[in-house]
Amino acid sequence: MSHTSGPAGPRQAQKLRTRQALLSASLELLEQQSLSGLGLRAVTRAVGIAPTGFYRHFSDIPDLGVALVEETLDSLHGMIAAILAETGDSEQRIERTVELIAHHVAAHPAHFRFLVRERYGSVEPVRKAIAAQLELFTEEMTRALAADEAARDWSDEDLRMLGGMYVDHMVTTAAEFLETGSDGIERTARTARNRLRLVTVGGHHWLDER
Amino acid sequence: MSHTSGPAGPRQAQKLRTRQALLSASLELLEQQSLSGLGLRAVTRAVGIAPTGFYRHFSDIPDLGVALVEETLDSLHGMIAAILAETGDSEQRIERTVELIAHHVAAHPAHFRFLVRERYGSVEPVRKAIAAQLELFTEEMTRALAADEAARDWSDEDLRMLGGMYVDHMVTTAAEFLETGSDGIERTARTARNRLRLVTVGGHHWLDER
DNA sequence: GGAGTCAGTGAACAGTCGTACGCTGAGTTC
DNA sequence: GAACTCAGCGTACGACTGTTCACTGACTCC
Repeated sequence: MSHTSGPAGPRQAQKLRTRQALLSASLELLEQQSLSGLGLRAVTRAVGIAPTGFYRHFSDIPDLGVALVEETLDSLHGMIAAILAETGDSEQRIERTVELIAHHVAAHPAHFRFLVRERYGSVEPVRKAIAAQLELFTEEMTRALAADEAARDWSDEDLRMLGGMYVDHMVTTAAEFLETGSDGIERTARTARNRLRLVTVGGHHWLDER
Repeated sequence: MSHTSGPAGPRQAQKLRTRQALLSASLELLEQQSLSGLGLRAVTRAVGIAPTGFYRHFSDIPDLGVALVEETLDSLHGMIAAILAETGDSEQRIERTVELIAHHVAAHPAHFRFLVRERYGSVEPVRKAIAAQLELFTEEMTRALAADEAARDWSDEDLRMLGGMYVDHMVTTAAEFLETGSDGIERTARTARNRLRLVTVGGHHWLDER
């Protein structure tokens, strides 16, 4: 008994394989250009099908872009879950968080490059899709914060602000890992940890100075 | 006695005017697309000169992009200077800072859109130019912090980290102002102020928890 | 005032692009 | 096993791209 899928004969299987090939070829091409500059022909050429075959899977390049967002943020979601699952004092969690970001970025550089580049890119549907997904992450992060320790007396708005800062920081740090070559990773990581520490310290004394 | 300029007859004047027209027409076009998708022909068409005339001013679209960065970050530099010139307690400065950002973004939306979009865009020379300019701002900000009040015992590295956070926060806030319609401005501003407050509070207790 | 400079012109080039259309042939359904 | 579906193909089209080249004519310099 399959889950959401219907018939799924070899027919559908082959179609899905081609679709996946289109997505990953696009992702590869997007390491060197932005979505708005990506041509439908370039994608099909990379996969080895005729240009018109593209339309069997997507109506548009923006449409493919939105599909890429979903794929990409699946992997990001895994990262968030891993980070939230961390335990220990805040110093340990900060250390592990930055490690996890570095690891995920190194494992899926194309995903993160795409995310960072298109977050403020010129393709509206993709921007919207990314914003929506990051919004979900912020909520998830915020819920985790609310359940946590010392944040009992925080207002909902302040909690959300803090959650947003963590998510933003994550994306920023990912972008920095992408831009620094293999040397400088440690410097970038140290800065990222310090930023997290600063925010954490600020959080500890947030209610003192209200 | 003119400053850096040489002859500057009506000849040069007209050339400069055309160059300026190319830059501002590009900036306008770039509100709806990214630099990598901007065509040389589209730019010249918008200005009303022949496509080939473009080469009298720039060798490339990336080349024009770098020129745009300089123009754009001149205006940003004005904003930074205004922010650093603010006096008063930290709460007043936070309020004024966010006001200044909102005001500058509203006054030069195309400049900021370009900056935010191309910061992680696909045109390398432009990315590099933006990174270099933001680096300068970080240094400026860091120097101002070092001269200030309670940061006597901070290490250089920590000061730089803090300066970087302020610059990053500025860019992020600008991006958010750009994306929220005219309603929601106040909500965005409030969040931006709270983030600044959190960082400030963190800074106040930074040395306590070392 | 004559020689030289050079911002902008206009036609032509080889490519690339997205998309419309009809087709094929393997997989599906009864 | 006959009727049907549909992923992928091939051709063709018009529109648009960046860049070349020789050109003009107003300005600059001596």
